[in-house]
Amino acid sequence: MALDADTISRSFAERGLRLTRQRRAVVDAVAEAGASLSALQVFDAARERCPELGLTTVYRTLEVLSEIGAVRRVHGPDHCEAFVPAGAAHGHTVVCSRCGRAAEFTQCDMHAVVDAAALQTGYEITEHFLQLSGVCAACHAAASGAPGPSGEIAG
Amino acid sequence: MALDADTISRSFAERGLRLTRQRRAVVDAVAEAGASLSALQVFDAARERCPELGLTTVYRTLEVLSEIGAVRRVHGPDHCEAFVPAGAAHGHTVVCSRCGRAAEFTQCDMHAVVDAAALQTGYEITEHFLQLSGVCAACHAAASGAPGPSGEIAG
DNA sequence: CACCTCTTGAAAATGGTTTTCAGTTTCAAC
DNA sequence: GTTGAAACTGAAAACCATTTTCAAGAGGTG
Repeated sequence: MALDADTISRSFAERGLRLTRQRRAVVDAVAEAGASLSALQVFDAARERCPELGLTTVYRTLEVLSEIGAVRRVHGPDHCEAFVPAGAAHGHTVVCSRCGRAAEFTQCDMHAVVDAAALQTGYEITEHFLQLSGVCAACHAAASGAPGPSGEIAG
Repeated sequence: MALDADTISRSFAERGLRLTRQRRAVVDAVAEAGASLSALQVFDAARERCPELGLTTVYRTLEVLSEIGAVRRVHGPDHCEAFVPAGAAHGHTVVCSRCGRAAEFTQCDMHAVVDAAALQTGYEITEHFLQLSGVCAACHAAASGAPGPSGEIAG
């Protein structure tokens, strides 16, 4: 589900929803940011396009966008609930720990890992939630040689 | 980091902290539950051992336990912030979607996945956060044939 | 125009988490 | 056993992101 106006508009219409100016501002803000944004950050960004926008609407719109798969909620060990634009129907998100920019990663072959987990724990694995973080190419280039982010390979 | 009294006691001492009756109640509650518990559930369980325990202390203790790696925070696409006992230094958690019981899964070989992600996105992957959920053996046996949980393979 | 539904933002409510604070416990030094 | 410093405590208040409520507004359709 891409974040272009046509696709979104159609998805909204299918649900009997309108793509209003306010909602459009939210969609555009998320799409343009690329990075993961908290609801409040979305609010700020969207307000530049639509100053009279209310926070309530942001939450409501993000909820809808999340349902139709246009944005994805991301979590990490420390923080919760940020939003990123979602490109593919199934995929995971890699968030840059420096700039927050998110990339999609669709070649997700977790079978080996899931199988190993099932074998070791005896659970029937039905869901996996994978969240990667790292340093994007731009930040890597900009800061090559500089001390890295706080993170290390966890797991 | 296991949740036995000795290990915990030592870890606390290293930080100039005492393993008080209240903290002990929290540790025991988490250890005995096995399942993932919210802060409030920990509070309830720990209160059975130490009725005068306050919620404040639960939060403070969980924070410390999390820092020393004795408990792990678990998240999922929908819910946030539950706690499970952490067994191995590095590992992931599989949470049963029926009973909430958590199992540790230490054979985590994410290299293939991480490499693929790095290749596709251009990011240098430094952290991964993997959360599995499924149905534990006991629930599977108890409910075999019954309709499954809401989840499907996500991703 | 009239109607009906979707939409909106402000304000209030909610609810989990954190902070504050004053009193208590612990422990080492004396 | 006294003393003093530091850790610890729970209750209450503060916090703050999110959700709900509500009355008003906008947009199509007949």
